[in-house]
Amino acid sequence: MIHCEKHNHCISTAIKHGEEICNEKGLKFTAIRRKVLELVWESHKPAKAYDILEKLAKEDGAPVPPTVYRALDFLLQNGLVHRLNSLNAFVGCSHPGLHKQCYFLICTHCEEVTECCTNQLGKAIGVSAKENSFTTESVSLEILGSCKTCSA
Amino acid sequence: MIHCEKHNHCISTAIKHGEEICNEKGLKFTAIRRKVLELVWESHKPAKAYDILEKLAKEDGAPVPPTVYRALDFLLQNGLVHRLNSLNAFVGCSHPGLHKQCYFLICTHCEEVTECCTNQLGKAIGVSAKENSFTTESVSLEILGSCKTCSA
DNA sequence: TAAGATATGTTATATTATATCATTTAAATT
DNA sequence: AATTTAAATGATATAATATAACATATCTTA
Ligand SMILES: [Zn+2]
Ligand SMILES: [Zn+2]
Ligand SMILES: [Zn+2]
Ligand SMILES: [Zn+2]
Repeated sequence: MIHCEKHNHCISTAIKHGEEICNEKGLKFTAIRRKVLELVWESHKPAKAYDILEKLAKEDGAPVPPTVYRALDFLLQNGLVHRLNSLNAFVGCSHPGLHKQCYFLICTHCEEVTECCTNQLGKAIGVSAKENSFTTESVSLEILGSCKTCSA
Repeated sequence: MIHCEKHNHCISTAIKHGEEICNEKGLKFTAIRRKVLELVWESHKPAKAYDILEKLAKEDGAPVPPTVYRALDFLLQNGLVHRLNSLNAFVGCSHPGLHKQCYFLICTHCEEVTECCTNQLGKAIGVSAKENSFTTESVSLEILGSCKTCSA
């Protein structure tokens, strides 16, 4: 379990990052994009696209899948959220712009996701790629298991 | 590009592994399971469930999705194939039974997949998990990029 | 204002995967 | 061998995830 005494703070920080990054890059942090980012950040658990869609529906008329997927793509593209391939789900990036390669500890009990970026691991991956004369473009590393709270 | 001079040999070895593993465990290497394993091994590229389904259809009447997914689940369960989460696809395991943790180099150009299992990387993951008091159950590591042939 | 680019709306459909229940086949038990 | 049980497969339906394609609106900037 992630200890965030004030999760509202997690959310507002994430939104601020969104604004900053869009400003820097001259992109538009539109209402939909903002709202989807908020919904992804509703918790530290993975958010499913169609769950986001439902929540969006409660506020904004009748959104459709492309609306959500477009927003998610935008957020992914700009490093504001990550996609968890093993779950077909999304989590907010905990430190947008500050890392190149990160990975995820996903608790299969409480479902919470911790984003990590040890340099060590990145280095090990680099070495391994080199050994295979492989040029790395992107890395997807997801570790499933029990978090501290849940395995205690 | 993977150099397998005789890919038939890859296939027959994979099938032999299937037979052996099922014998050892007292499981049935049924006709469907064998056929799906062969189809997964048709190349070193990721195989999609519905492509396998189509190929199966050309030989065996009118199979339906559950048929393929059941066979794939069985093969996954018994370490004969791996699922590539980032591609929703499957590859044959290149050394069934001989490793615990492996990862994949996936060439985005020729699509070929190389299965690796450096101990070093496994160790690095272990260290990182420990630092987070995380108990690892399974790891999904997929590296996208260019293979030797394709980046040359 | 007009032209171009970006974002969103809208409809339809593609792709991936599972639930459920019936039937068959194989194995174990009597 | 017949009976019971378990495992595998058949069959139908549907769930869950994601994208294509084209129309419209909004925002830029020339
Ligand atoms: Zn929080
Ligand atoms: Zn947990
Ligand atoms: Zn081969
Ligand atoms: Zn290649």
